[in-house]
Amino acid sequence: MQKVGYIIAHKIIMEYNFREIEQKWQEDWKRKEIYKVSNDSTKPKYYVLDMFPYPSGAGLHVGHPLGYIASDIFARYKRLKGFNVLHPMGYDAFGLPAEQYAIEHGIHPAVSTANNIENFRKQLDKIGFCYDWSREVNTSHADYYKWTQWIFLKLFKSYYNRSTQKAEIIDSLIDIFEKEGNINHPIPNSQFQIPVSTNDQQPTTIFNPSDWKNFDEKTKQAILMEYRLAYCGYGEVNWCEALGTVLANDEVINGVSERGGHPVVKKKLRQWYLRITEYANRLLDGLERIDFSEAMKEMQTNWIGKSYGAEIDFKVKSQESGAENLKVYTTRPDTIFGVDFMVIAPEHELIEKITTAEQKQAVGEYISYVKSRSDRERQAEKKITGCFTGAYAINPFDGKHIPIWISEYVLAGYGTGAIMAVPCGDERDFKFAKHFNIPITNIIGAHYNGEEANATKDAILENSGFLNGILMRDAIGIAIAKLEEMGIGKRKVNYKMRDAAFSRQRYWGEPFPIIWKDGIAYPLDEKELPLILPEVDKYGPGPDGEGPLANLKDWASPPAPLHEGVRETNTMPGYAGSSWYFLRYMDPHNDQIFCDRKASDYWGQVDLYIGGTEHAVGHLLYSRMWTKVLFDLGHIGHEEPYKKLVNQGMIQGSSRFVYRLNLNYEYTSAQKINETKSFPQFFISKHFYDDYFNNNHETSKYILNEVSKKIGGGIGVSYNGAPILLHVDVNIVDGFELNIEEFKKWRIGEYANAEFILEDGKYICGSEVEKMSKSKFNTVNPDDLVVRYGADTFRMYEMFLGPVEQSKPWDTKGIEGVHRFLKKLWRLFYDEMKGKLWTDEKANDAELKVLHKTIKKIEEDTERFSFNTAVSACMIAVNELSDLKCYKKEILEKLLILLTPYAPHIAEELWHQLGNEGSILDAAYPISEGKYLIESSKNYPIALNGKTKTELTISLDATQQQVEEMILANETVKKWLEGKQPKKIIYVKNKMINVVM
RNA sequence: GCCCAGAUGGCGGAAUUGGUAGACGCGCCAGACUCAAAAUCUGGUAUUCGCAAGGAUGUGCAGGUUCGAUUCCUGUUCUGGGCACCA
Repeated sequence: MQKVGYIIAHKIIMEYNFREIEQKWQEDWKRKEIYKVSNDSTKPKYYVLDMFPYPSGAGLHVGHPLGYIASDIFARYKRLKGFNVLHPMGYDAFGLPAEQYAIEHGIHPAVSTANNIENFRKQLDKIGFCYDWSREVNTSHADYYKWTQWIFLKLFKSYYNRSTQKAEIIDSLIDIFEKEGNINHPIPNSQFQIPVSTNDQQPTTIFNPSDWKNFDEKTKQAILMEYRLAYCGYGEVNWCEALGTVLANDEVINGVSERGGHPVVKKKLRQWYLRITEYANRLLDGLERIDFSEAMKEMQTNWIGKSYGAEIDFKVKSQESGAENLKVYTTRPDTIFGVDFMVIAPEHELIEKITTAEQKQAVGEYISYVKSRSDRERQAEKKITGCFTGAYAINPFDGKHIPIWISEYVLAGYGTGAIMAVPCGDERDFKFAKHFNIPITNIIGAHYNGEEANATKDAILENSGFLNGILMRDAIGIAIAKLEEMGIGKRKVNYKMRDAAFSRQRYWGEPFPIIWKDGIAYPLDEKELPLILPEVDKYGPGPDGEGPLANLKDWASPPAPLHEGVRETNTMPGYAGSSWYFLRYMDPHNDQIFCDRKASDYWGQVDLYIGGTEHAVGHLLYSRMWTKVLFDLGHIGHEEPYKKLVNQGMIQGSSRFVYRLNLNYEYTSAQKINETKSFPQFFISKHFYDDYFNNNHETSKYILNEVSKKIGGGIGVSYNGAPILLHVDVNIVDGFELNIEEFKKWRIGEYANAEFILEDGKYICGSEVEKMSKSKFNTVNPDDLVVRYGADTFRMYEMFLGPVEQSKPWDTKGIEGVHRFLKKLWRLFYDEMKGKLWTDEKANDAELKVLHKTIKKIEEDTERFSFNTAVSACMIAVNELSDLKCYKKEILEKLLILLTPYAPHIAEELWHQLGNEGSILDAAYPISEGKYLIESSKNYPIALNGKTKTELTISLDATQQQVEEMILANETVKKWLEGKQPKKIIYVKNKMINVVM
């Protein structure tokens, strides 16, 4: 300290003063608008995108910036490589938490969201990101959601033309209906039947041009609704009667509401949907042309869940009803002779019709049980539940009577909501049959052992009528052909994916630009957009499960001259705004169109998209769909939004615990009992806690003894129960050692009088890796770290933690190492005492080798997103140059450019110290020259039977024979051979040598 | 339950295509500088046997393929993410 005290003016140069440096350059870059990017450039373009955040009230913790830092590094790297880089940021600002906050505190979500955003922005700025903030988007701003609504109208006014395999405007479908009816364009939902006006008409799904002309407007609109890409239908929601509102899945825990613990049941409500199922095939095909991880593609593929099979109609025989059909979907029509029972979803409409009188009560009870259960629970439960309807289906081939059961494991939304159960070939069916004592038919002979089902396709069928003796694989096609011939079944491709629910009974989202009149949905004129989200007095639910907007009578039913009818009072879900935001960044201020075609043609696809896997099947599928629709309708020129996706891992928290004693006090003298309140809380160090649980009696006694000593005599102390484990703020724990002074101040002095029983004079905390969250006191705020170590250190440390795609626990301890590295780098330029070190001397071969090796390594690592190893390569380079005492500008200057994407501030500062004009952000990336890296020999590992025993330096151009001679002459090898001849000698050039004995 | 991923020293991790397991950093130990501390620097540090030379073991667990496996295959355990209204 004293040393630099005298030369305070030189301080900034003499030592690494990251605070001044970072502030200086952040201001300079801001003043020069250095991150502003133009849509007009001769350079090649590169688009780097982060998944934009939901601005939560909790602010950023160290987990959030991980992906942002990675993308920032890559954006800066591409800039150095000569690209025009688009790297924007914004906010996904609609969402449930802000609304919940409004309900609880009466603060408008726009206000709390704006506050949160301001806080986020401050935090982000400190880390030194190169975002072009002039392109910021906010999904809750009217100038943004105007276009979300506009795209919604495009979806509403379009249908998917299956013959051209693309979205087209619905007017063209009306033309088709007028010319040829819907014979070539069947209604996507095969369950839908056209409503008929008179009783003598049979419900139908096909109509001709004259039918179409004769339909009334309501029928026409109902039919068109069945084709629209955004359509209205009915769907089940989590309904909580006590709260009078619909709950999100994560607000429901074990069938009751998270807040208040009220019962939650399924209820059908009118909902908007996106017909994403029409895009299932293209979403699947598109995966082959984009650079996502195999795991991500697999997840999306499984989610889409394309399967090939058949729909089969079974006649139902029951006492109560006449001829009913049970339509099942199966991927294994070859097993039709092995069907021992049917299972239909508890929501299935046939239940009412086919349930026999004696089963009515049981079925009713079962259905009400299922209503209280979520889809997740229904599939996750290991317990087998079900109920017999009393009805039987008839096997069309052998007339066998098949009992029809109801069970929660069959979901109404998938296939036809009914399955044919083949217990010898399906594990779940097998368990169900065993549980309910349903006899099992074996159709696969020895392949079925009676102990478990066998889902093979390689068995020869037995007990299978006309399919006997046929390989199952081949029987699938034969069975379908037969079903089609008999007119009781057809080949069918099915998708597990369902249409996406697109409405919420909530306030804080985009209003739908829809007016309802006489049960028909009319779109607002595009000129009327944006439809502004109105102010409300209270944020609670509207009547009948509607959203808060339904409470606004004036808004919901605008006066007649303006509109007849009532507004849609649902709002759009969180993913509406995020489904197209990557396009808005390209042209963020355009008030004529969502994004000018010139801008989207210039920027095209996002070249690199970084975000978490938690969005694997939600956002990433929806935004792919929206992009395809916009492409089909000619609004943009590409149909996949993201060329490459990198998934960042989660940073977990490392929680710390303290152990509070749970004690009883007994008074040996006549003291008043209420004095107990004045006893301090006692905390025992981890060692004692572990001992307590290992029933170490001496420790237990020791603890009580220590407590007695501290509270004085006259009071007996005993255990009231086991010590209690409490989360403690990780920020007041150094490694595992609790900072006792800080702890006493923590939580407004709640533990000010705490007493501690220490081990070796320290209080050691327990620990566990958990999700990072405020309630666990394990969040670490990036701001604190930036203040202590600087943004450059923080950025590099986040990367140094491990591969960006991997989840890992946060540990602040290691940040010192990265900080030391930057200080060591600084000392290649300046010495505290001697001042300037760098020179213009010519570099020697050893120094050039270090440089060019490092260029190669960092470039390769950055290209493959291996940022952790790139940081370590920087460290190695600085270590080696320090060892070489290399202070040469020629070397250091290039090293700074390599470092720029990772630690831009220090790089810029030293770049200018070296006398460079202009910003290092636009320097030319150095090129690694192979001539400095050429080696003539290698130190080979010599293994015997694969186990390395020694090393030997051999020329790189040595032949097999030369190597063998050298090996056999080697003392170590001779010793291990014990005079015997080796079986062979494996020599892999530039790798290793293995002697096989 | 279903789908996906992961598991390597005391800790985070490295080993890019099957070829020297543990780079780099933290922590720890020892030493230098210092009245002392911090900072900085130097050396050591997977486990185990051995004074040493040297040997054995070792990448969640159990097998397999291979001259050779952290890497490929089969099974299994545990942890994390997702499962359609959190974003």
